[in-house]
Amino acid sequence: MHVKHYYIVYNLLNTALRFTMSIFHENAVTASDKAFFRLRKEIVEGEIPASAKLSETELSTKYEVSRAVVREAINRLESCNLVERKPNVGARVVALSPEGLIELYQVRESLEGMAARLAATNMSDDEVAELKMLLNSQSENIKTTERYYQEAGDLDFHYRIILGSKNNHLINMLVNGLYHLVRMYRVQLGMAGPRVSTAFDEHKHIVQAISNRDPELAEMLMRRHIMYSKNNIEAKLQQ
Amino acid sequence: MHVKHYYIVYNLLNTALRFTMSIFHENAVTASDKAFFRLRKEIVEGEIPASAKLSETELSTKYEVSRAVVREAINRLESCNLVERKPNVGARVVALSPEGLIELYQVRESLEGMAARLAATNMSDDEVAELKMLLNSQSENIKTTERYYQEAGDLDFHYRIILGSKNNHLINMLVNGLYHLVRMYRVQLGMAGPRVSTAFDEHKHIVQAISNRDPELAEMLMRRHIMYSKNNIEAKLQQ
DNA sequence: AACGACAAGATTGTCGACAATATTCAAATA
DNA sequence: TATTTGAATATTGTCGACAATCTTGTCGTT
Repeated sequence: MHVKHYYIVYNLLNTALRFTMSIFHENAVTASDKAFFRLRKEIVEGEIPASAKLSETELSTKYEVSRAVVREAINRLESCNLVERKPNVGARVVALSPEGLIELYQVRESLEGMAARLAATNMSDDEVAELKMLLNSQSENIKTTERYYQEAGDLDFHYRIILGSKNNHLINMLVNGLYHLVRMYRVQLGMAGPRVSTAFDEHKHIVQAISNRDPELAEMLMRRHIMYSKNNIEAKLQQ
Repeated sequence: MHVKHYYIVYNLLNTALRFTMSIFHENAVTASDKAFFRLRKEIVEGEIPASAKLSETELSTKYEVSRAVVREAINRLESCNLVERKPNVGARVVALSPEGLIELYQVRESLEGMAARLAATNMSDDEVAELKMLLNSQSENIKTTERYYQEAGDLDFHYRIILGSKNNHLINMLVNGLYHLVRMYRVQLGMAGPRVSTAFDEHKHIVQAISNRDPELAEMLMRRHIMYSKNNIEAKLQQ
């Protein structure tokens, strides 16, 4: 009992920021890993702009590694939907478009809805408790803290539910496949939005549904939540 | 008008078999492409058994190409969820497990449900007409033709709806990411099922919903359809 | 006999060079 | 002047060799 409680408290000490950092700072064992992480970071954060050409030789001199590791990094970026590659021509960073964003959010709605549904069944009581406490800690900081932390908190929330689904395909698709692209859109199109307080209420209701072990409701609320985000972003794009 | 009609008839001449072949026989421009397609085929059809180790040197001698192209092929297989790779250790063909199959079908339910929803909005009238005619041609052959064609027909049906969603993320995830794994399970676990006639009725209802431009219903019916398939398979696994 | 350290072998990771393909740009032709 | 041909250049694709890491099996110690 003591141990369990300590565990929960300890986890809460991993604030949203630290947690979010850990998501993206996987441990790189090989040189291709490092190149992959670095390149991904530079693409997501816009240091290498959207639609830019990725020259293998150029990158290999810049990163001081051989072309082979750059090639492998680019290949991995391609499976993350962050770059597009044409045979005998080369690779480009993906172009960001309103249509692409819509498509991305449609897939998110589908997959994260299913994640919430599965999480309602598969999350342990401890994980649900941690999720609740995360929300509590966020509600206290919601006025004082700056926007970046709110962003991180949002990612944290979604990330935990995705992991809570316990479905490896789902987890892989979302974490490795879509979320970096989502982040790229957010960073580069300046999507931080207000919508924090309303989104926070939506988060609370989703957690409540998961806590009640109500898969149908959890899915529906998550889908709505993402749909609202999408609509919010669409509205901003048309300004 | 003439042209349009001719086009539809012509498409119908591409029977389920030919259509399905075309799905998997993409044109390979580079050597890595060929190695990738060949390796994928051998894995899906069980020539290289599940959970088998993939030795780069061994495959490079077998295919008579350099290790680099085998490496790239294996990397691509990894993003298709057909092999798993560990740094400095090597790659193995994925293991087939009942749990893995369940997870796969959960993701399919989510994504193909969304595909049906989007198809109800985004498919052209012509595409809907072709889909209807495809079903008609299948209903005539359903008793006479052998099982393989029914399998192909099923793939064909789902494939058209996926394409009809017009959502590139969705299409890519399903066609390049999940369907070969689905096929691998079907081939290797001998999932062909009867369930043809009932499944066929479900197909008809889904097409009807799409034809009525009813996204909600189309999604719900597609999800149920896949859920039934999953249940059917689960039942067989426990025999 | 069980366990751990160490060496030998095998496999993957990385590199630089060469081959094949695409792009660019200048010259020739209509 | 516009268009096409063709050579020159640059980029990607493929290869074989070497380096780094893991695996295997033997030996020695407890």
